[in-house]
Amino acid sequence: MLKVSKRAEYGLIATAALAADPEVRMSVRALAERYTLPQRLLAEVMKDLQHGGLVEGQRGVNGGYRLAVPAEKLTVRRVFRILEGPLGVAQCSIGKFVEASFCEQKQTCPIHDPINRIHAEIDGLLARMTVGEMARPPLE
Amino acid sequence: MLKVSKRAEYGLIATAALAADPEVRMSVRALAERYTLPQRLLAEVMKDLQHGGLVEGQRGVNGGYRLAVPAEKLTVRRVFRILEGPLGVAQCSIGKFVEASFCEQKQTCPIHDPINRIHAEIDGLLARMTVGEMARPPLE
DNA sequence: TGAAAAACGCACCAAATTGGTGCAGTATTC
DNA sequence: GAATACTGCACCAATTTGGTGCGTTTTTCA
Repeated sequence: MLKVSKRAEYGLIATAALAADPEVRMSVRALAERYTLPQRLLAEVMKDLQHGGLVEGQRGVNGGYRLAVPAEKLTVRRVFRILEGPLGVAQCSIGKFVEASFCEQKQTCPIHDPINRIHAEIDGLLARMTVGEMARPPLE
Repeated sequence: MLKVSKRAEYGLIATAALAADPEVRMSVRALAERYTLPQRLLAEVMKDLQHGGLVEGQRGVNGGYRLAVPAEKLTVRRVFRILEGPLGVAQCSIGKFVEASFCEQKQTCPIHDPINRIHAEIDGLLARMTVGEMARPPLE
């Protein structure tokens, strides 16, 4: 229920790891080994994050990735948006995520607005969470 | 991203419709026609909701379903829990939804707690929304 | 200068999930 | 007893998803 894809999960893990030290680059191999993630898939994820401008990669020996934006300003929402399709909570709420809403049943659909509310709330929640916070162990 | 299944969506539509008048029973056929939903699938959904104790069905001519609980006390979360599998936001956060958490990487997983936080927040959000509110047009 | 390390690109597959049906049975009303 | 409507369960086809194959390019270092 309301599950997040592996891609997004791996993306969070990787960015959170990179957030620990913004200077040092980490290779996909190192990340995959450390957290026992499938290396090739993680590579795909990092590539996507690079395209999205969240990380920058350097090739060659001693290459790897590091964050391209400050961890405190990198929201979970941004990571998710890059790594998952533009899928909404329900058909009639896609408008909140892509440009145009195209629910064909605005007249009759009794949950058009409420589901948008749910969606907006979740969206806002993710927009408030940053990778920076996630990297830090929770204060107890 | 974070999408809800059709089953859950249909379940929300149906319960919201039933919430309009708790006395009157509505047949699956009537509901499906009114909102142009696939009748057989909606029937499956209603059956599940019945098993979950959210609605009560009556067979025969003039039969149909009505809410078994007050709409104001029926949370969106309950509907979702019945109509979707026990899937968590990520593997390591399933514990928030089912009985036991079984993330195998508690030591190394850098997002164990944060993703649980996300999950808990979404969970709380859904637990605060009731079908009763959803049935009412939003006050503007 | 060349071997190794690492990021890139893109197509592809197999398994799981999901939306949706088929078909039969039972209860209720008129 | 015919029509209506819920109930039960298996099943299918299409999509999505997690994951690979295979090769190219870039950079470092010995």
